[in-house]
Amino acid sequence: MELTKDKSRHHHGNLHAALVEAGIEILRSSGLDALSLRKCAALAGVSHAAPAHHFGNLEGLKWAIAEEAFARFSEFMRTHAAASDDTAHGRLLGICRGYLAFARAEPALYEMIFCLQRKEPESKRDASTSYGILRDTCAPFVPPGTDPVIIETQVWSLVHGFALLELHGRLGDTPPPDDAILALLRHIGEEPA
Amino acid sequence: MELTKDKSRHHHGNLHAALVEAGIEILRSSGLDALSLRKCAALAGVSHAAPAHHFGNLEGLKWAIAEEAFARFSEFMRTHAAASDDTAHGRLLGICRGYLAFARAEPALYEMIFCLQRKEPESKRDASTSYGILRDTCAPFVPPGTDPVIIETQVWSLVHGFALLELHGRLGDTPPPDDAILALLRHIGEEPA
DNA sequence: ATCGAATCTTTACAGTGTAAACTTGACATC
DNA sequence: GATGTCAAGTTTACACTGTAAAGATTCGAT
Repeated sequence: MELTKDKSRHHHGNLHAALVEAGIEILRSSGLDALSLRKCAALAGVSHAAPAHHFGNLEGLKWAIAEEAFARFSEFMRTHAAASDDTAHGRLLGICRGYLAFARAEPALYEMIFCLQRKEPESKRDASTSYGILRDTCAPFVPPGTDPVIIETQVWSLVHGFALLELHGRLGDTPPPDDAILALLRHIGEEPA
Repeated sequence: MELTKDKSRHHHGNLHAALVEAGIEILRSSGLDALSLRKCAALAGVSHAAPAHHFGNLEGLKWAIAEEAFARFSEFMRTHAAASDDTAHGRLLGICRGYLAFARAEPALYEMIFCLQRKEPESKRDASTSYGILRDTCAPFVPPGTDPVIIETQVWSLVHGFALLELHGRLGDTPPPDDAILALLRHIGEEPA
């Protein structure tokens, strides 16, 4: 069950990565509530207080896991987008389907990265590459002279809300199909406010 | 700091309600992470194990709090809706604005009730009166012969996603104004799929 | 080779959920 | 009115959590 630790040596070598890996493993197998510093430490074969030296506290570890998860999320969304029509609308639907597919494939990871409360305003929206994908894909629909953030937030809100409602069991046993919901984006960007 | 307890008497009288009240108080003052069975018990002036007899476990207490919170939420949404134009579109915008206003006015309560994971399919969508408000308001936009749930889910997803993204600090310091996001609902229900 | 700093361990403590056994009090029944 | 029953709270106990502090180990530069 241990991940990468030579018990003989005092130093681990790459504990940071091992703990993040352990965290992802726990999220997958047991969900967000089961994630704890001590379990990650145990899974990495290290004492329970070791993570504090790398991440400070639990939230620090979560943000570290989120960084890795975001990378996988971006990749996931990009590959799913490639399977759609090569038009502006096709690409838009593509990343939305990818977004929803990731939320279903990795529910705990998804909840982790998007329900983590950002304390400092920090690296604002633009920082992450996943938001870059959203921005690029939305660009063709932004009416000239208007703030691109509006369109981007409309799209993000729709898929994010749908994903979470489904994840939290608020849509019953048979939620509407993705494309029925995404149909709301049909007229996106028309009639600038 | 105690809420309603006559220390002299062994029985409390209305502990169920007192604990729910205490929970709401804690949510407001200290947020969702601070909510615990023991703090609620202390605030209600009762031993730490007392809540278990009423709610079973922490999740049980949360659902009980959620029930009360849902009632306030429905009321909040209804009054805010009354301040809008008395047209189908006006009412739709009204409840959406009310939804968002509640999320900002009671962030911890909002997160509580909507991020609680439903285990049993239970009382499906229709149960809560808040969903009834949504359904009634969406009804005029449902194309004949199509499933009303689609329109309802589109609206709900959009406002829910927007509310949570803002709550979790994902939209930076200056999120777009509500109406800019809600503009996506302009063509709702047109061109049935 | 040695010193300092980074890394990890040990120890300790307060807070949490939860189960079990116990105590109190209300209430119906005789 | 005494009695038995049962719900409502209390006490005690335990495992698990985050986190702080201090000690041990190893790496790396000098």
